[in-house]
Amino acid sequence: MPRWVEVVLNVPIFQSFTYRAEPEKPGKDPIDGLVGRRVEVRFGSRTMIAFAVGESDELPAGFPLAEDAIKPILRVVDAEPLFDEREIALSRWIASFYLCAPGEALAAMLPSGKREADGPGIAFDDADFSRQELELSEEQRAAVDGILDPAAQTPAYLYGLTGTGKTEVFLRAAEGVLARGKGVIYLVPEIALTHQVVESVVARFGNEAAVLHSGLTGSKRLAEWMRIRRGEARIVVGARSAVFAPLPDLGLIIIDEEHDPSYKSGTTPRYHARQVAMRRAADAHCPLVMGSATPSIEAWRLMGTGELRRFRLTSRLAGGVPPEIRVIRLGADGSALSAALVREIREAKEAGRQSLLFLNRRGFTHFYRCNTCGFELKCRNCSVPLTWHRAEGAMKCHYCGWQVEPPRACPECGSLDAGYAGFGTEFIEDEVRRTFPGYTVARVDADSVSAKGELKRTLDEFRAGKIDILLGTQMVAKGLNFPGVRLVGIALADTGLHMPDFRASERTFALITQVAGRAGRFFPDGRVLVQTWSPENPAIAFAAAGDVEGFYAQELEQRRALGFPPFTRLVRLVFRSKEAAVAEEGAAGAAALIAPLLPPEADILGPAECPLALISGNHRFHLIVRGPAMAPLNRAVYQFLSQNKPPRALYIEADADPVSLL
DNA sequence: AGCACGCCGACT
DNA sequence: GTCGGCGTGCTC
Repeated sequence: MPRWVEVVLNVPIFQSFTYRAEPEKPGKDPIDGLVGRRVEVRFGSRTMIAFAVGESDELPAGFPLAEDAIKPILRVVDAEPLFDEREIALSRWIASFYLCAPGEALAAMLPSGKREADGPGIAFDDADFSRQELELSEEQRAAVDGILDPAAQTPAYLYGLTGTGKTEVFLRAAEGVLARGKGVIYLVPEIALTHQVVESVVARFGNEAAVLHSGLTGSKRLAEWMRIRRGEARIVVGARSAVFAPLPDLGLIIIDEEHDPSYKSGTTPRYHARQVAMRRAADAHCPLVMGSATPSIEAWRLMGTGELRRFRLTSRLAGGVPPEIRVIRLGADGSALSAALVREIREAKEAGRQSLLFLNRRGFTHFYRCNTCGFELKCRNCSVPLTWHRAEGAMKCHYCGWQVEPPRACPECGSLDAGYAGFGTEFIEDEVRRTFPGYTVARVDADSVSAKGELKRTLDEFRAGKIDILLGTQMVAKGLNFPGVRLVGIALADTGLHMPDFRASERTFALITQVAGRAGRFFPDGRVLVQTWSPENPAIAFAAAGDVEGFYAQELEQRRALGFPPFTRLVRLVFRSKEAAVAEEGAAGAAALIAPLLPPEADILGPAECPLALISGNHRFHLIVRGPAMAPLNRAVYQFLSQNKPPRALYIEADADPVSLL
């Protein structure tokens, strides 16, 4: 009698498939115990690796195929299972919550799968970072006890500015859990800061620690995975996907820098590590602790309602006070450097110290604009503003790479008062060099990161004091521990504010607060200077005043008024097509089909053109499905997605709890 | 997602 | 005449 094996594949098909497990040798029993292992199968016209998720002697009632139409398993790939039943159940939950196919969810849990696009990694060595076990403060001790409190029903949140000792609390809690023989997952954001924490964990726990790098090769990662699975490594440090680490007896999950957007996956399945962590912790009945100086607004709200237990850390261990943040209103003269900033950089240099200047993200900053009629030069394929790239002498699209020479005069009104306005890394670099002849100036951003050795050399030189002014994007912000720095400047705090994204304010506030907090930690006499066109903007004003609670109070009020998270949950559906009408009609049709599946409290925003209405020649429209609770929303959308195949030439992408609405 | 099958334009 | 464009339909 054959044995039927239920299998899922890493393809966007919302169903499983059934294969035949034949005996290894004729006459012997069919292979058993395949669940959780990978198998090779013939799927359509190609040979693929699939995940076995179930097996039985009987086909399910109503199975659509005759037995002899069922193809055989060609080969069993793994000697032992990669997943247990609990992990397979987690993958099913991810598929239903994040609206993807079951095989896509399972593939995302396995580190050897196609690796996710990673930001540039920077290795910050960290001479100043303490590896000693420190005496805990009263607050820290209370936090450790609270995190591990066996009676607690809800996750803990460690809220405190940089330098108040969160890492030590996390490590102590981890020690407690390891001592009881259980395992720990320690999540860190994708970049920079990772290094410090990784080093302290490895220093403290040695062989018991496993690090899930983005740099590891597929087979190396799989080897680490099996080491964790066998219980040889009981504390796992890593970015987002480490939340799936297969610890046999999970005792604690730690999420450092909880607010960091890199915890949300940008590719299918678009899971949020925080959400998955909450699910795993609840399944395993184990504690979960998150921490940040600038909690996500979702987390802040849950602390308010008591669904997260807040532990505050207030005393700065290294002494010192948070630095004063000076806000400078940029004038209309178009200069990127205010007089105040120039003065501060001079004074730092005269005191034998260094300056660090931040530019926010690339793009949206140095675009082509006509100062007479307001015309903006945008990509002909994508609707994003083109970005000035000095190296190529061209205006370039950040999405599709299309480029064009900047017109001398405004193409719209002919005015000569037009050109790349705003400022980006290269523009600032020019102005800084002109303003400070004789100073050593270096730049670190995504463009210069391609040469990894050069990046490390630049940072080493900066640390050694050989560079007076370092220009960088926020990827340097987290490793902000250069001893010689006195001035930290944010060149243009508004950059992110005018993006069509309801989280823009929250992000800007977090950036300024994080930069200032770190500056204060490492340089007690440091200066923080924020340049902006709109100092009265709440995100900037509250950050400058150091008024964290004030900011959250007003931001929550905004969100409540607009019906946005955390007061509602969202599912975003993006419809893309070469034809704008196909995308728009697809969205409208979907809205009509989804609406009746929703409870009365829920609604659908749109169809509307996405803020990035055109990407690589595809027109994009979206729907925002909104309601007070997530379950009815993704149930309705899942039903829609699995029962309606999109018409030809139309592609649909779903995103539950979207972090960006561009 | 792939990949094959299928039905219409410009090439040796 | 056929090589090949990518629309559409299926995968146990």
